[in-house]
Amino acid sequence: MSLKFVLLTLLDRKPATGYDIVREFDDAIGYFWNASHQQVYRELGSMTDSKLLKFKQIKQDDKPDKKLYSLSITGKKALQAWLENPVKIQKNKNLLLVKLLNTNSKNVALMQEELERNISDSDALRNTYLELERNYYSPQQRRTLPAEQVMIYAALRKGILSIEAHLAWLKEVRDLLQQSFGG
Amino acid sequence: MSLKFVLLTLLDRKPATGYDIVREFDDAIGYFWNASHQQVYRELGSMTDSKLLKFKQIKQDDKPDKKLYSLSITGKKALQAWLENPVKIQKNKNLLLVKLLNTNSKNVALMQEELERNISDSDALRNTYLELERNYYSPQQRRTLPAEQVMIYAALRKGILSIEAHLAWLKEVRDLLQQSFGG
DNA sequence: TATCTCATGTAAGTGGTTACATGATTGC
DNA sequence: GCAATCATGTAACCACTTACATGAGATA
Repeated sequence: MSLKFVLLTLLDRKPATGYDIVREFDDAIGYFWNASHQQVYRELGSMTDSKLLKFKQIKQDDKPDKKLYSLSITGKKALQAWLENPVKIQKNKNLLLVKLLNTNSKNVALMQEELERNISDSDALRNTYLELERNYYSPQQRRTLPAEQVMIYAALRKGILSIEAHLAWLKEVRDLLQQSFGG
Repeated sequence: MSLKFVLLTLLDRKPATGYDIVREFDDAIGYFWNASHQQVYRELGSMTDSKLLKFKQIKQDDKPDKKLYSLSITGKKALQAWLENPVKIQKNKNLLLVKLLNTNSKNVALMQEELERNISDSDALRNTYLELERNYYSPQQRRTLPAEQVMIYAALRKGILSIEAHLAWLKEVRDLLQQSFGG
């Protein structure tokens, strides 16, 4: 149900092929949404069946044919209707926390390892995001950012703030473990 | 796949009925996991079929019969094996951001409304969490917290840090909108 | 000769939501 | 009399993942 609106949003901004969209998931917007190519192609198919999308078959000499999708009138209306509806707050399920709930005096070491791994992974991701920000959204670049790009920057900021909060939490948990079970 | 390990974790801590678990999702651990009663009962059934769980049928005079579930030996092994495997970093999909990507000069007002609604909802949730922390995890209470309760507190901290990061982001977005589209 | 990019799909299985369904007891 | 609590489930549908599958051209 959600992917449908993601695709409507992306295709409303710019017509694209399934392949293009998958690539966007892999890089540009991957830090707040992603979907496998299988899911994307299937969804594009079913949205076309239900008249939300149309496509042009484009022949290419050097590369395989492709289908360039865009919104139909029905699709535009569906998107507009969705925009006018409030979104619900989402709960994020946290498997790491489930794992940590199993902590006891016998397996603390295991949990501490897991925590350290998560801390360094998260830190690496944080650095990746911060580098993107430095490279593409310096204060100067931001001043001349076209309006339709602003929310792409907002997406990156969401990634940064989330990962930093996560990292801070991981470190708190490390301290809690230390205090309760010793190190 | 995830719910399975949540149930193993909860039932390893303490045998319970489907009903008990649903109630836990509604209150105690609802800020980091939840599942509908339908899902819980179905999963308990299929985990019993695959020998991860066993149950005792308990007759009650005043109330309906109930099934008290607990881990089988196989279940304990499955949980242990899972604990020894690293968890993957999870991406959180963000529908609000998808919506905001649709911002243009014609619908800024709509988006600003949505943002304000999210800000006040998030702020309310934040206050709920902070009150829980004040009531159940004051510094004194925390000093005498039994080890098996520590991660329950960690769960609450995760809720607090996440909602605060989200709130900070919402306010950043409000400013970005203001700067790019005027208010 | 092997891997990468472009480009599209099917099939099977698992995970999750929404709607429908029952029935006794307790409290207002 | 009505709603809430206790207690369990089925059925249909939608969302998502993993594995399987093809095939041409470009690059190393």
